[in-house]
Amino acid sequence: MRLTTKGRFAVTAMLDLAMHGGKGPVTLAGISQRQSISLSYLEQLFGKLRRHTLVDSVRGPGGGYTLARSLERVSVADIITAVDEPLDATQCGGKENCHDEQRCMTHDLWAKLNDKMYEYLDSVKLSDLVAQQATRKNAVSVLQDKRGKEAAVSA
Amino acid sequence: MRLTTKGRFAVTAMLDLAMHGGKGPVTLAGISQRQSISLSYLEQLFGKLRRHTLVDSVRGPGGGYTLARSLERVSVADIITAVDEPLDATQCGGKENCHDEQRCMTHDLWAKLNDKMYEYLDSVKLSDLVAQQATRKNAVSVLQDKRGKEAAVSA
DNA sequence: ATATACTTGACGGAATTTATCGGGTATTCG
DNA sequence: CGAATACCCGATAAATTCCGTCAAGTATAT
Repeated sequence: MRLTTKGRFAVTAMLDLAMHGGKGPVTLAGISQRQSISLSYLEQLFGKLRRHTLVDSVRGPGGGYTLARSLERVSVADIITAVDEPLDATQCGGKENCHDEQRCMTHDLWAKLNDKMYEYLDSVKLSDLVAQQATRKNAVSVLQDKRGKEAAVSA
Repeated sequence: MRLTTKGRFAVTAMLDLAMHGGKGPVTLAGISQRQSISLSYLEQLFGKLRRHTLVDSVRGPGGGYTLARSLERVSVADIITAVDEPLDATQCGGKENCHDEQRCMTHDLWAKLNDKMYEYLDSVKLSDLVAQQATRKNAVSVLQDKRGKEAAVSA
C-alpha cells in the first residue's frame, strides 16, 4: 500500500465520475476540465481502472466511462491498489534475501502497518465520499462515524 | 502524509538506532551494514532527522547518532513527516486556486484521510516497534493491542 | 601542538516514477 | 457511407528518488 499523488488523482477522478455518472457515461474531457487533471494522465489511470474492472468504457460519440459496480462496493483501497500496482514494501518481499542476524526485521513491521492502512482505506467507500461532498458543512461527521463503526467491529 | 520507500527506510533506520543505541552513539556505517541501506542515503535521511530534532549527532571518533528523545516520544508519524517534508496533497493547499463550481472538492477528503493516517501512525511509537522486535514469535499481538486501545479511546 | 583517524555535511549523477504528447482504432450519428 | 467523437496505446519529457563522491569538522594519540 503506497500513498502518492497518483492514487489521489485516481480517487478524485472516481469521485467525480460517481457524482456526474447519473446520466450516462462521463467523458474524461469533462473530468479533466472539472478537476484540472490532464486528459492524457486520466487516460492512463482509467486504463488501469478498467483492467481492474472498476469502470466500464463506452466508445464512440456519447461514450465515456461508467462505474462497473455500485457506490458501496468501491473502496478507496480498491482504487489506489488498481493504479499503484505492486510495491513489495519489505525490500525482501518474496526474494528472502534478508540478512542472517536480524533477517526480515522490517518484514513484520511493514506488513502490519500496511494491513492497517489497507483496512482503513478499504472501509471508506465511494458512497461515503459522495455523501461527504453532498453536505459540505459538516463533512467531518461522515468519516468520524466511519471510524466509530470500525472501532466497534474490531473491539 | 505520504507513504513511500523513503519513509520506510527512515523508520527502519530509526528502529535499528533504537535497538543498538544502548551503548553510546551508533554509526551510520553500522546501520548501513545491518539494514543494507546505502550509507549515502542514510546520511541524507539523518540530516533531515537531525534538523527535526529527532536525533543528535556526535562528531569525531566514537561518534555517531543518538536518539534525541525517549522511545515513547518518537512516533512513526514523526519520522515519516521529518524525511518526507511538505506535500500539499490537496493540489490547492494554501493557494486557493480551486475551481468555481466545486472548489476544493478534494480538500476536505484528503485532509480527513490524512488525519486518519497520521492519527494511526502517530499512535505507534518506537518503543512499540522495539517490543515487537524483541518477541518475534507473536509480533502481531503488539499492534493488535494497539488498535484495540485506539478503538477504545475513539469510542 | 600537530597529525591522523573517524565522523557528519553538502554537491552531483544514474535510476525509477510521474506526467505528457502523439498517432491509432472503434463506435455512433447525419 | 463518411465524418466526428472518444477511448486506447505506444513513446517522450519532467520530476523525484536513490546513491556515489568529495569536502568539512572533531576527538584521540603521539
